[in-house]
Amino acid sequence: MAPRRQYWLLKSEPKVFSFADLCALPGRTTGWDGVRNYQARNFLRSMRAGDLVFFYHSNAEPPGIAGIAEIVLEAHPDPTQFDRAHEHFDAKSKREAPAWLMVDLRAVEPLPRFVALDELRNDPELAAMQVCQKGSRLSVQAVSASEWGRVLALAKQKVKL
DNA sequence: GCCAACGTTGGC
DNA sequence: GCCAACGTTGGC
Repeated sequence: MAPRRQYWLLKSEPKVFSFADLCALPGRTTGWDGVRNYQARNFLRSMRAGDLVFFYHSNAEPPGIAGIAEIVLEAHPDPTQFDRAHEHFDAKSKREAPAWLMVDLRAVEPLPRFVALDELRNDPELAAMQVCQKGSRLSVQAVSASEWGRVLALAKQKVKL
């Protein structure tokens, strides 16, 4: 039996790399390198091809979910950890036991409309969603199937006035 | 730009 | 193994 599709949330600062930037790349695909947090790394390791991802804009005005992407290549070593000249170089990581992983992901489509963090937080059904919690800094988060569906439902609604 | 939250580092 | 100091994230 095929494993159930999983859902995730990835953060990116749109001034650095936005969902539109991903859509503009050849193949709408990029390698998600630079993750240097163990909990986030473990989530990357759990990702499977075909899993879907909310592309979240952090450090933005407003912060929120911009689009949907799909995992196209499962976890593999992040080459930037071995690149002495790279800002994410990690002298402690060994080639025979890479500490850091990356996945490749492809843009699927933007949400019908941007859903701001403020709106996520105001929705009682999303009270437990990790990104809604105060001080939620993790850049790779798991999203439940019900949270996924609820965010999509919000994105299909008009903004409440 | 401020600062709360929280992960990491390192002295002991 | 504790925990203070420090660095980073990210909302505001």
